[in-house]
Amino acid sequence: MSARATDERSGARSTHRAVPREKALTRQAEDYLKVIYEIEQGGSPAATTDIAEQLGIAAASVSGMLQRLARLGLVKVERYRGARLSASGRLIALQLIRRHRIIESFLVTKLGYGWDDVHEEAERLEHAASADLVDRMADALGNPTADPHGAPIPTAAGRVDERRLSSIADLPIGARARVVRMSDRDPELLRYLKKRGIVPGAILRLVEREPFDGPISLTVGRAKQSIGATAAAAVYVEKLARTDR
Amino acid sequence: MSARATDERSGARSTHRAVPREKALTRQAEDYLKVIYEIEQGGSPAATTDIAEQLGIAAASVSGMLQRLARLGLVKVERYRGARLSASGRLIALQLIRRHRIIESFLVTKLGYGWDDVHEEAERLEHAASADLVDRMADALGNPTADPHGAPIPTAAGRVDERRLSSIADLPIGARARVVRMSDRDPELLRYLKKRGIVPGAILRLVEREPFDGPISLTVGRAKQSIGATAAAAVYVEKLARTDR
DNA sequence: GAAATAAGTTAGTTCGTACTAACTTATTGT
DNA sequence: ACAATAAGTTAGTACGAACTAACTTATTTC
Repeated sequence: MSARATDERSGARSTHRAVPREKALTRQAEDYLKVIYEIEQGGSPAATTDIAEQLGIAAASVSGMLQRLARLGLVKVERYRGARLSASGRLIALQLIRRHRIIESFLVTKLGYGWDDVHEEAERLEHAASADLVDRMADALGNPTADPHGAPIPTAAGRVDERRLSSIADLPIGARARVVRMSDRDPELLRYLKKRGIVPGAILRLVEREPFDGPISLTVGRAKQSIGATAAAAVYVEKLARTDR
Repeated sequence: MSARATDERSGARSTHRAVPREKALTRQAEDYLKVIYEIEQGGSPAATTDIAEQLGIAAASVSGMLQRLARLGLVKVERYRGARLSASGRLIALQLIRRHRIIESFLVTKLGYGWDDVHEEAERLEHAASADLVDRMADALGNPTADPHGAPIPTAAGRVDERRLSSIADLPIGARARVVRMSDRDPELLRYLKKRGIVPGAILRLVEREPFDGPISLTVGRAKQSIGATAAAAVYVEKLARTDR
């Protein structure tokens, strides 16, 4: 394959590297692995269309890339049936997620970024930051176990809490719950929720739910709120017994 | 051109951006601009071979890319005669250099990186960091005007001290000089020089120079040193009058 | 000033990553 | 059970960015 030039993190032009590293992936390939991981967390293999939608590209492009990733041993593809990560693909995905979440934490804690506004920046930096840098950031933060949105940070070895949480949308009426984490995707939505007191750690009770994805009423502290189904689906909670704290 | 996928910093998949930004360049294109800028600092247009050598690629590849950059209005190419940056190309190059130097400073000051070991990391991050992030880093550092190697940091608007410095290699015998900056390229070389007390701010006197690129003898403080021509060429100094401090 | 050498360019190829259009396989609703 | 629809794949194309080989233009040297 020789030293052709799409190798990014390997630093082809920087001098004196004894060990050549095991061939860096492109940014795109990394992104595929990450979204496949995320989709797989839902329980089933990642469908072509779902991957395409997450990445904002055409389904046909995904078919092509999946073959390449399969050739590299990073995913297993069953034709017409979706992809799942191999062990090595999974490790890479988790390392990326680790990077992403540590970078987000660092930006918020050390550089004054808003909680709701770091996703995009981290999305780019995660592909450029070395493992060493990420470890240093983690150290500077005291090795946190969750990012500012409450998402767990995988270890360098790829261990992570994969417990499935239910979202507000799934909560039965009357239930009390603690907000554990929320999706970091949409800054607008995060700002909206924050303004309503819905942040990791908040305790809320579900009061009522209108049918047909209608508004959901809940109390946060002693304030009453009513939010839409889409917003509710982005908030993950842990159910509390009536007696809890 | 539609939303094809080589746009990096524009964040095609992240939502809610009102102003679409003026079309991000690829990493490679940015690197070309930076290298051209650096070569041009030597006084003449950047020759194809020089660019190729700096980037570690074949000269033929450079010919191709120069045409693309010319088409984008970032360089002016005279056939068989080299390239120079246009005003807009220059601005981009300077913004990259600004990023690079601020990132290096940040890594050293805030994350405990060695002075001699940040180049490679910065080289990758400079393409991923947003202007906002870089400004925040600069603020956190108190808006420094030089990076850890003594290189001046351009302003966001692209102003920078372009004064040409002489290197130790050009110094006349007997001259006293203060080290202003040194090339950040080679960590090994930097470590070597640091161990000998040759760092930005150090005062030295040139004692003797052997011909044919032979060793150069100098005093640093009261220690005597003898270094090779290559090492000497990486150290830039400011001549001092005998009376200066 | 012509021959030798160095520098630069063009042509043709490859690979990654996207695209659209056309086709095939699965799933679903009656 | 089978037609309609949805999901997925292949084929063909484009572009960026690299490569080698062959050729052209500049520069140097005798």
